[in-house]
Amino acid sequence: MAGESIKVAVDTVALAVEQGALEVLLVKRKFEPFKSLWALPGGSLTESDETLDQAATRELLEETNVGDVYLEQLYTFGDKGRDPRGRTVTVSYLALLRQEGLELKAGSKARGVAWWKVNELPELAFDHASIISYARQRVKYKLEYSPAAFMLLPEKFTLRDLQSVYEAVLGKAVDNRNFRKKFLNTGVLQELNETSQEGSFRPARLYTFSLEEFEKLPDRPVFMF
Amino acid sequence: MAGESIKVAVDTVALAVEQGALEVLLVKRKFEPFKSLWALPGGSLTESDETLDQAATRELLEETNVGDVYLEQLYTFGDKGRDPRGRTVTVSYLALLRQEGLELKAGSKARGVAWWKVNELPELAFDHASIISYARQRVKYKLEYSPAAFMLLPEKFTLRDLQSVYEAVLGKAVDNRNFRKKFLNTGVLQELNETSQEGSFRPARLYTFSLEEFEKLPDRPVFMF
DNA sequence: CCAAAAGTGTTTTGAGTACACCCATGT
DNA sequence: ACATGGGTGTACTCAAAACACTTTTGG
Repeated sequence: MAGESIKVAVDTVALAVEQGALEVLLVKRKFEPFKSLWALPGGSLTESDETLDQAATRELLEETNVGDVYLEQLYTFGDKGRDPRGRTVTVSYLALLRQEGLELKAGSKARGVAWWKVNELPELAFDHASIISYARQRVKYKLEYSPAAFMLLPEKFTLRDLQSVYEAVLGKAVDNRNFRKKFLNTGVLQELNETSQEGSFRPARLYTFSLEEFEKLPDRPVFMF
Repeated sequence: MAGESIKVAVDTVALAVEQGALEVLLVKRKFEPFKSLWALPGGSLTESDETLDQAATRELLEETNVGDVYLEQLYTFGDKGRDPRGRTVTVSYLALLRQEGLELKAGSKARGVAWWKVNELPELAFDHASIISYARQRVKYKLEYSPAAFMLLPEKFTLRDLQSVYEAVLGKAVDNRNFRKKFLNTGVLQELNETSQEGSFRPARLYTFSLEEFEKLPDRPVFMF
């Protein structure tokens, strides 16, 4: 029954925090429509056996050379007119990752790949600006109700790094004493016997996130500030 | 690029509370596949100009004669194999409503429509059982963080009615003194000068939900019990 | 000894939780 | 008068929030 000419696509909003700012991974389009505008990495669902999640993972890898990331489905956008070529329903995904160690490489459909600060975005293709705002909203919730912040951090991090992630995503400063107290009390941070030397001042202790401790908690903590 | 034979559908999990139990609206399939099994109301996205939300609304009305409801998108399921006829991506929706005043009527694709208690479901078509569990999870969150409970209640309701909604959805009893205290303190309940006489015992005062008061609140209250 | 960021405690306030009896009504 | 659900108050505990100075390091 109908539906034969509706296309299904996936698009991923990949976020990372760099120098205290939240950034999103974009690709510059090589072809029409919206040629030369920046867009989210993504593409059509091929008719193979892959799941939607796998399609999103594959497209992200093909277009940006970024792999091995945490992905979760966000929302499905399907209004008529969002793609001038014809009706397209896109399933959007959220990826949280760290820029450290990535080698960005534009895929065949792109003229470039880059991280953009979410507060200084260029003009975007399709309705991708709305998809990004939706993703920002979702990350805020995730930070407050889940240990999502750790996906945005390297294995070892300082409490300041962690706090910076919260500040970048929530868009506001938080009290460092209360922040530390709350996080240390949850018991999900494992103190290491290492420090990070960043400059000519006191080195900061390094921590790791302990998933086991997190899962042992009787109630999920609320990391709200 | 590819995708021509992927179908897009919408399916709605319509929930209501009746006599202290959470119920879901199902239709009995008239045709293969899964003929004679119960399924969620829904169907293919036609290629008209309608949005996904409109398609979900339309399908719900066509198949069950239920209209004018609160709908929100839930999740998109697209694994291969979920529909034996071929690759189908379904965008699922959540509807919250009251059974009061509805006239269920099966559409042309259905052999029947009925409310089923979510704890006593029959065998379901497709992956609809998973979609319903996903919806139940979402309603729990919504009840705790939004005034969703009022969508499941009539205009005027008693505090007991409200508490029953919470108990049905959360699946556990809550202390009535604390429940009342917390809700009355939020200020979102407007006391009416009417009571509801239910039997040979003290009548209960009726209340309405005040959206204006809710929106005036500086912080969203958390209705967690 | 200076600059820079790391690290640390106490007090106050408000909300969550536990808990048991009296009230109003119809029969 | 009784059966039935409606309606109420207090005390305790704990977490959130406000708030400013000392410590460690390299230069």
